[in-house]
Amino acid sequence: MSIRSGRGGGAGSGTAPGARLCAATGPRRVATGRRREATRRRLFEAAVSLIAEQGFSATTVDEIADRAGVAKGTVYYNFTSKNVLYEELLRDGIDQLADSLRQAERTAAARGGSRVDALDAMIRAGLEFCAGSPALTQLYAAELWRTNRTWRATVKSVRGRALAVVESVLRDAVATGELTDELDIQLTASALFGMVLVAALDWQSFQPHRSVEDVHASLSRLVQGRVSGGA
Amino acid sequence: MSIRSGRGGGAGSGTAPGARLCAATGPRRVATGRRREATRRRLFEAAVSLIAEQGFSATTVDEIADRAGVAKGTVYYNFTSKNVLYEELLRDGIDQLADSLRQAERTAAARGGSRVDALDAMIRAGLEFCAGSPALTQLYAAELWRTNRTWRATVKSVRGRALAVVESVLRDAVATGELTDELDIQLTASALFGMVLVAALDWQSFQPHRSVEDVHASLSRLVQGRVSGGA
DNA sequence: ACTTTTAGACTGACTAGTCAGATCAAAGGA
DNA sequence: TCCTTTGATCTGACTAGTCAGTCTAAAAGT
Repeated sequence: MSIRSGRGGGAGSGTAPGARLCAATGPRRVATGRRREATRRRLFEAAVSLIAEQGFSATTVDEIADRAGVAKGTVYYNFTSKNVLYEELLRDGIDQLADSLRQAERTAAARGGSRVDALDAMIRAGLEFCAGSPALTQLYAAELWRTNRTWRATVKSVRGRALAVVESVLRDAVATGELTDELDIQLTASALFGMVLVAALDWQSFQPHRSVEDVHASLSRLVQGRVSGGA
Repeated sequence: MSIRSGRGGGAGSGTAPGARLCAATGPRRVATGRRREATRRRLFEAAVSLIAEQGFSATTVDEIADRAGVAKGTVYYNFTSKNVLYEELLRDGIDQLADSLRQAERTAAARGGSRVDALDAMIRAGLEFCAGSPALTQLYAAELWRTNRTWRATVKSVRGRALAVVESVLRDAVATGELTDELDIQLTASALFGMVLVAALDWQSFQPHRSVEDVHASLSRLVQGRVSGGA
């Protein structure tokens, strides 16, 4: 009965545990968060898979906690809210993608290939990323163009980070004359991005028996004009 | 999680008027629903825009009724449940798209163009459709690859209907030798579909100042190998 | 006469977020 | 080696609120 009245007392010092997060990630206590880091990662994984399946609103915090094997309170200890958990998850995921795109580009460049080769390598890397993190991929497709959502800003910046990598390669290719300068960089980058995204999702969802090579070859053909290049 | 137990109880007999819907669309009473048809359309429109903005679960039936300018009871008089409303809405939308793709194909054929021209016309039609029904487009992107959802079957059949149109043109083009027979029809169709879908969404969301021609030209270039065809 | 819509009160189930207290792991002390 | 302490981390019952779907009697519409 009187339970809730308590408040002020114990709290005194460390009111909201979640708030302490900032301090914890700050200068003090760097080594401490080992256990915590593992918990956060488990929560990310659980949330990504559930949200990809059901959507954000349809996924309850209880379900996330359940799948991650922690108590509900732990979710709120590690993230200030369901929304924040989701935002951090989006950022985390796109960073991984951007990294693997950049790496593909660097590898291709190191092998002395053309920019178009680099582009092709990035398509491959994109496909592999989607195959490796199908839930995350679904989630992007579902959220990337939604209007009005709270985290629209997050999504926009996140999109920008991935597209920037593609755009820079396209720009180089145009500069060196490998690609026509009629090319609209932004539009082409997003079309390529979309092509890979959707091809990967369709591959996973509706034709999972195919190999990456298979899918990659089809997309390569499309991009390199060997479909109707003669026209 | 999925369907609310529903607890058949209360309903007892065939109380739910919405259930009569089936009869209405059946053989009997075809002319009757003029007024009703208008109400249903308004509900579709309201629901599509809200769901595109917020997602299905985050959208309440009260909001839908509000935006459509009808009473909540009317929603349940016309549709048995929120889920059913959504399913019918998906079907209705994709039918419109498939129609406009078929029409583009027919028009191109009538003008005596090649199959590749027909493909190009379909890309244009796809873009225009997306531009004309942005909410519906967003909604497809969000739902098309979601796993585990109740209406997965609906989505799958809906996707098939749109892709079939593209695939048939590709098949013809291969048969007549216009396109190489190395082409993987299914994969290419879905990649094209995705390319258009995503390009359209990106166009609307992030670069709305561009014209259809602009976007169409970029996609055409990509497909017809004028980007890196020389390689 | 018959169908369709209205308005909104109501219920029963479900959910985001909170908080006082339990548990853990690492460090020191004996 | 075996306590004891300390602060970070985790727990789960609980609060306050939301929402799908039902129900009513009466008013339009055709």
